[in-house]
Amino acid sequence: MVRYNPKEVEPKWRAAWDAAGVFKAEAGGDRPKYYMLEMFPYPSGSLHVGHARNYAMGDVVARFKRARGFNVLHPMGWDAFGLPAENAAAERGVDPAAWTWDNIAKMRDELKRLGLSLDWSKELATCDPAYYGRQQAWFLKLLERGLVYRKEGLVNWDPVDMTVLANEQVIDGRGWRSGALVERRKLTQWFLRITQYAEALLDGLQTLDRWPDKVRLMQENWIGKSQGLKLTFEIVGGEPVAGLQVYTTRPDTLFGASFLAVAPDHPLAEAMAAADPAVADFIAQVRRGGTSEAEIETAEKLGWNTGLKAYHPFDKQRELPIWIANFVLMDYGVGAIFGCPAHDQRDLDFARKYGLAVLPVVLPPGGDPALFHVKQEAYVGAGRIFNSSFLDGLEIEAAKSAAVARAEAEGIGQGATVYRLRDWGVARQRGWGCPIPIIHCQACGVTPAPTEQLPIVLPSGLDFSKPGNPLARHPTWKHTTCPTCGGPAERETDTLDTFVDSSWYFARFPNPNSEDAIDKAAADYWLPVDQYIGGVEHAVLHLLYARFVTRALADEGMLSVKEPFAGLFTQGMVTHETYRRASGEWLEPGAVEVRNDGGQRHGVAIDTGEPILIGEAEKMSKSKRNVVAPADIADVYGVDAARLFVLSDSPPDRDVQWTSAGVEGAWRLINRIWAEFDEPGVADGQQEDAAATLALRRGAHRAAKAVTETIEGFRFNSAVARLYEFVAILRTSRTAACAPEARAEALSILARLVAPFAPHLAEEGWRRLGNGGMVALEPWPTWDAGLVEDEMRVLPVQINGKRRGEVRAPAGAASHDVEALVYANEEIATRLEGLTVRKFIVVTDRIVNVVAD
RNA sequence: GCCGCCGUAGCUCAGUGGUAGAGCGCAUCCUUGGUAAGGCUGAGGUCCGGAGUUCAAUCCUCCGCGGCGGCACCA
Repeated sequence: MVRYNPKEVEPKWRAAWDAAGVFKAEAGGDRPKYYMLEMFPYPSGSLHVGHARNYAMGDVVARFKRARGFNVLHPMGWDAFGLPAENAAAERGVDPAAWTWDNIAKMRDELKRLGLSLDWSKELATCDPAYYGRQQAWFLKLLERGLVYRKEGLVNWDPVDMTVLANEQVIDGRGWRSGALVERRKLTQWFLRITQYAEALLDGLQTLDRWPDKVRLMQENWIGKSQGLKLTFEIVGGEPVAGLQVYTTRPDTLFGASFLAVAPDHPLAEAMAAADPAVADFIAQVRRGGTSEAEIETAEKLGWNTGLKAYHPFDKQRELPIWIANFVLMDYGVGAIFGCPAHDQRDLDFARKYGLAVLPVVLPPGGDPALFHVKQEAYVGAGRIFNSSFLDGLEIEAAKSAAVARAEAEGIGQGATVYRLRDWGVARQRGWGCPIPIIHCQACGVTPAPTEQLPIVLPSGLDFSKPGNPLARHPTWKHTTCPTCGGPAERETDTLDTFVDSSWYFARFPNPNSEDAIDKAAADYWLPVDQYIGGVEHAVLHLLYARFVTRALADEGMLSVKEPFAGLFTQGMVTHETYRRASGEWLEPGAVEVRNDGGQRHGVAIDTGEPILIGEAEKMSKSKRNVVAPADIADVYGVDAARLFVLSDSPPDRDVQWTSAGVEGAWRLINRIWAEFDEPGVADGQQEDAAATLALRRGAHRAAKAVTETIEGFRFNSAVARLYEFVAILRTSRTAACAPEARAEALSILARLVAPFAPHLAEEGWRRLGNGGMVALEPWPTWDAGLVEDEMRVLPVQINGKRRGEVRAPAGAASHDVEALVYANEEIATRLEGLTVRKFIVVTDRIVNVVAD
């Protein structure tokens, strides 16, 4: 008996894989390609078991596919720009580049320790000028094509940090870092014209049949396509403009209109504000309103009656007042609406507040036109149009078409498709990001940086100690000459959103050293990514941006695929209990001893012995100190145990709760597996037992089939459960007199089935069995269908739906044969005495039900 | 408010239109030369509640209850 010692075994095999270059990917050859990718990490400097779970899943698939004969690309890189480095710089005065590269080195070591089958020769980091310089190159190409533009828009501005914040960085109306009240400020910003691809991105979802429905649905909702009518209302008196255009998805309710409303930042509102301080005050008041979701939700409807009126387009006798309203959004549709209070809740709330008319025009089925009134709830259901001139009597859909057709015929409007999706604001006032390759010249204006100047590299020695953009206040960096006129000019000091960095890295991986941003030949071979794995938190932003950039680059001729990720899997989080002292101080798991007294768990602080409150399992976070690092586990049990556990306890798309007991369970499994490899012998001096041999072979072949199918179905937890069963069978077989060949065959299958999950253990076991080479290079086991299927079946027998016994029947036995067996069964026959059999149901190979009374 | 997911043993969670499961925990016993342990055996369930479909429902359908997540004034 040799004890399994992961501390020696694991490093040894990692070195062996490395030396043999087992995981190095080369484009080409006869094997089909398989591109396995996990979302690359931010190099925070420390790996936690959540990372380990993500990468372990990808590694199972990568190793499995390799064994199944695929040419596998499985690369790793670093999403290395972003705020944490700036925070470190601000707090500790370190250089963000040095800090980041140092973290990368640490995390690379930790990742390598997980025994992942990665091709490290493909490594890249987004903060490397070799990477972001190429990003600048394609950014300029998109600029030429009109996909990049500048526009003035309202943004979330943090007055303390002096930067633009993304919506998700605004919490309860305050900057997430500074805590300052966020202002809505007008700024000129860089945008990527993702809306040009709205339809393509929506259509493309149809082709992504290996994506979770949930993610496709979220993207569909995010793109938010709607069909409607853009319609121009003629303004009474023709001042200050002749007409006002609105957008509606309910042209059928036009005759129910009782007012028009424009957004506070609509040009009409702004024009009036310029002329009237009271209007300006109103707009300022509305803008001050909070930006948090809760505030928006509860915000009261506010309006300003401009005094202007417009003619109803289909009834010139009617004049509708024009309001400025806080609930109308400038960046959706055309920033102006008509209000139909009877059939829209927002319009109704507004109308009730300001005493505007409520005119019902949709009659619910069975409703009486004379009696139907709308009170506090708008009617948005189906029905027939009434009170509506030429639309009367039509169903809603027919009325929409009729109204659009009439508006088009009269030349006052046209059918329109509108998307909720907004263009992507990509400029950030940050110093640790990809510089936007633009030069501002007093004389020539906004000029692209010449390609030969790329990469435009970040300077060293930036000052992060003060809020605001360190690039903008760097003494020399921004000063340059205009490429057009040669005069003095300034570089753009905004940097790109880090989502830009991560929107094309998968296309760079096939050849990360290419002179071009993308090595077309290599990308054409490897793309699309066959299986992408990452957190569901990226369901919309990252995945939508990546899809957009892929299409934009494809239209540029740089790529051939339209969709970057053919298969997507979103994995759940790893959670952990939280521990805190009575004082409220959080404690890390290592500082607490959890005791178990008669099933009652309670925690004790190791340092003081005081009782500790055990809290619910939550997402691992630094603030609650419930983070577990794979390194801690590796020191005690080895990384294979950690890998097995994070894969075993819960389906991959669900959260898994990390517990020390669970890891110990995985560690025991490892030892049980090792015990099988270590004692392959058969009980001596016994006669070979044919039945036991068959049972062992069946178990092995069934395990091979089941593990294969569960990996393919992304049910890694079930796959591990099948390994548990298989090991139990092997254990039984040790004391039975199985044929030595059967035992050897079973152990060979075991090593190969274990390899994707616990690769180090599998290699050591493979060697212990007397094999040469590496299990990482072995083909996946196959199985004999004849051994997987049992020729005899146990059929439960029910009487009136309750299980009353069972019979053994040959597989596929016919109904009448089974019936005979059932009546021949003494126990069942007794129960049927005195009953009249009404029905006899046989489900072949599954069950029998006798209906009797 | 809209959309989605979840509810099964003490805990964490699998699973299936047809015999209710695993790990951990708990109990009993064995081993003490696999010992920073190992093994045998066992107890433990209203499969959230109600109705429906079915020969048969934990599973399918509908209505509730509870928890979680996403979106949210998108005209």
